[in-house]
Parts: sequence; structure tokens; C-alpha cells
Amino acid sequence: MPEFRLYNTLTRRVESFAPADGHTVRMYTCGPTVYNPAHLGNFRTFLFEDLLRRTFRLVGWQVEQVMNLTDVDDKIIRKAAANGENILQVTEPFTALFHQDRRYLRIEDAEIYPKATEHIPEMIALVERLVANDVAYVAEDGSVYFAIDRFADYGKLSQLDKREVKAGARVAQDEYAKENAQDFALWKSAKPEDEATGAAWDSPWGRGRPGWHLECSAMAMKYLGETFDLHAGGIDLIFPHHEDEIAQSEAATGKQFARCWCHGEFLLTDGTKMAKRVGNVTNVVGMREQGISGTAYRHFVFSAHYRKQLNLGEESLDQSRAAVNRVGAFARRLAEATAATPVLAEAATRAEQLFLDALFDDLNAPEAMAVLFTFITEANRELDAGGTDTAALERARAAFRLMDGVLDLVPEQETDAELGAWVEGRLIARREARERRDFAAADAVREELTARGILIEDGPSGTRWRRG
RNA sequence: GGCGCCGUCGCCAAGUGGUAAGGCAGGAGACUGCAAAUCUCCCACCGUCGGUUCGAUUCCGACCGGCGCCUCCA
Repeated sequence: MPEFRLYNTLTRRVESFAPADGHTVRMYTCGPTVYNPAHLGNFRTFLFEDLLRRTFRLVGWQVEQVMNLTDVDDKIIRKAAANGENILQVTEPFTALFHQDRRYLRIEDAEIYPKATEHIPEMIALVERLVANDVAYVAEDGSVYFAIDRFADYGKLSQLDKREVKAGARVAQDEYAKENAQDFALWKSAKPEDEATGAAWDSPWGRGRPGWHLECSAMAMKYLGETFDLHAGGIDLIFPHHEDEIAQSEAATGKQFARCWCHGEFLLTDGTKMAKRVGNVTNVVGMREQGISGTAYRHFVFSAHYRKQLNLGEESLDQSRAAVNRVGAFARRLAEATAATPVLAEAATRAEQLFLDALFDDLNAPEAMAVLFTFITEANRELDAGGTDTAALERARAAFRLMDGVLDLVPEQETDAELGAWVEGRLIARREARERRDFAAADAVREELTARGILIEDGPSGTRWRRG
């Protein structure tokens, strides 16, 4: 089994990583809050996690991934209340949209997508454990808080001990109910709008709803065990979300929660963090309407290391689209080739090795992509050279399958049958014109197609077309 | 105010103590009826100033510039 190295936020170092049981990586990834469309920044993180799970399989491990769907929280309740709806009416359509967007970006299915609202009993049980362990306390109003100063390790993930809260920093509005301003809510007593929107449940402390951090601890432990291999998410979740998850989980079980923590950096737009509040968000649906494929976005995301900020500029997606078209053209050529030179086999084997080296070294996707593109150039050269080595061709196909099996960059083929029939008809007209050597007429057809966004390529096996 | 990250070709972005991957764009050529695709060749001395070193883009310091976290947040 090759060594896989990964940066661990807990230790702030790149370390050797392997699942505890040696064959299945149990990973928990924080999913979306389903009250609006997830934006491209959110999907950068999900794509990073997709790359992680695919790379794990390349190492030879199985993957058990849990991605939660937060379907009860302040923003959802506010939205539901404003519309006079139940929270389900808010979350169901956005849950569906999330999966649609996810598939467009070819993000693999996680094994489990648990919803917070379907795990209220597990969450209540966890709070009871914490109260029993005397690290949580019940406030006058029936809310339950976690007392951070009763958990010695508090701050170990975010290195809070090295931090100082900004002088005059905002403090929580409901501070009066807490012993310490930094204590966080495990259980929030129900307010009228909670009841009105179906966001309140019975508990030993009265009607209420779970605090945000609680769901992840309860669901991670339910599906992955009290200790599991990896917990991933966006870098902004380090504090307070993940810090609080660690506190409430480890204070309850006395065991280490996640063995490794992994965080992806932000997506920036025009130099600032993509965020709803900034108003610079782009959604998958919007991207789609601009004719940008999911594979182009994958290329863009993988062009930077996951721990570095990545700026989405005006030209970014167009550049990636062009890059991904090259991969697509190569994929078709490889599929249709019949033989190649022996040199191709060497290039393929070398590329595979370099590709794995790059990904296994803290998931260096940009490096891995560079290997892929270098291989494409080499392979095209050997394919041009002719050759009769069919085994070499198979070697190349296997290498490409391995690499694209992780990156998944080949753009989708056109599936619009009506458009296809029309294009084929025009191509027949063009072929006839060319056979007459009436090139003016042939070029007129090409321009007609170009006007509709169709590009054509004449090759040995006839004319091929695709969308520009 | 505290903590941290980044500054590499026109744009995006890897990387290394010994003279810098890849993608996009661009230039020249081959191929093509013309294109497209493909191939060949060309296209950077790594923010500034110091220091360490035989040698630094790569280590250290200062400075300038940008970003993020400390508060809901991928």
C-alpha cells in the first residue's frame, strides 16, 4: 500500500494518513444548509472532498463518506416564517437542487446523506450525556449550553489558546443565559416561530431545537463510530463549528473524535471571498446557463491546490473550458485509435506513477493535472507517429482511465437528438459540396454551423462535430 | 488589536538551495481545398530591500501589496 500524505489541521503538518482499520476510510464532510442554492464556493469544497474520496480508492482503500444536510437552522426558520411555510417546504426543493448541481459537477454520491431533522433523538441523547458528564448546563429558558471551560482541550483545533478575542468584539445577544460568553448552544428552547414552522421538538428540557454543531457530532458518531478517520470541510468551519464538534463529542465519549481534520481554502471572486453577504456568488445553475460544463469547473477547481485561495476571474471558466475540450478531444482519439508506438506504453506508465505521486502528496491536483496534460501531448505525438503496437495503446488507455477516473474532466457528449439530426443533414450537404470541389458552398455550411455554435473537424474517418 | 495565508510568464497556477511544471492566450512552421484537431519551435530569472550561503525564486529579517479567520459562513 503506497503512502498517502495529508495536511492535518489538528497538528498543522502534512502527515502520513491511513484509515484506522487499514482498508476503509471513514470520513465525515460538512454538507450544505439547504435554504438557498449552494454557490460555486461551497462546491469548491465539495469538489475537494470528491477528489479526496476518489484518491483514497486509488490508494486501495474503500470509502465510507457521510455528508450531512442541515435542514433546520436560523436561516431556514426565518425563511419559512417569512413565507408562512413549514421548514420542510423550504428545505426540500433546495435539497433536490443540491443533488442536481452536485451531479452536474460529477461529484460522486456519498454513502449517506443524513438530515438533521431525522436525528433529533440521537442529538438529544448526546446532550443528555453531556449534561450527565457535567460539561453542559441547562439555562432558565430550557436551552442547554456547553461549558467550554470544563473541557480542557477546548481550542486545540483552532489554536484558540494562541488567540485573543478582538477587543470589543461582538458578543452573543442571549449572553445573559450563559455562564460564559463563549459557551455554545447544544439545544435551543423553542420560540414562537420555531413552533410555527415545525422546527421544535420535545426534549427533557422542554420544546426546542438542536444547536448547529450538535447534528454533526451526533450523526458522525451514529454512522462512523465515536472515533473515525477524517473530518473535512471549508476552512471557515475550523472555528467555531469544528472546535465545538470536538468539544461536545470528546467530552461525551472521552475518546478522540476525528483522527484527522482537513480543510479546503476559499474560492474568491474579484479578490474577495465568495459569499452571499458580499453579493458576489455564482451558482451552478447560472454557470450552466452560460454554457460552462461541470467538467470545466472541475478543471478550474483542481488547477489550484486545495489549501490555497483560488480566484474566480472573468476568464477563468472560459480558460478551463478550452482546457477540458482538449481532454475531450484526446479521449475520443484514444478510444478510436487502433494502435500506437511502443514509446506510448513507457509514457503511460511514467505518467501514472507521477500522477499518483502528486495526488498522494497532500492531494496536489495541479501537479496531477500537469502530468495528465503532458501525457496527452506525448500520446498525441505517438498516435501521430503511427505504430502497430496494440498493447501500448491499451497501456495508454488504462493510464488515461486511471487519471480521468479521478479528475473526471471529459466533457459530456452532445445528446440533443434534434440538433444532431440537423447537423448531420448539413454535414451531408457539405460533403457533397466538397466532393464537387465547390468549396464556397462547403464553407457556407460551416459558417452556418458555426453560427449555431457547432464546430467541425475533418478527419480520416469523416467529419466530426461538437459544440464550441 | 490577535492569529494565519499569499505575491512566480498577458491571464490562471505548480515547484525546487544549484539557473522555473502545466493550462489558457499569443507568435512562427508542418498538416489541410480552407479550417479545426494534432505535431514542432518560440514566449518568465520568480513583489521590494537587506542577510545567511560557494550559490536563493526556494532559508531568515524588514518593507510594500492582496486575502482570510477571530461573528452566521464551504
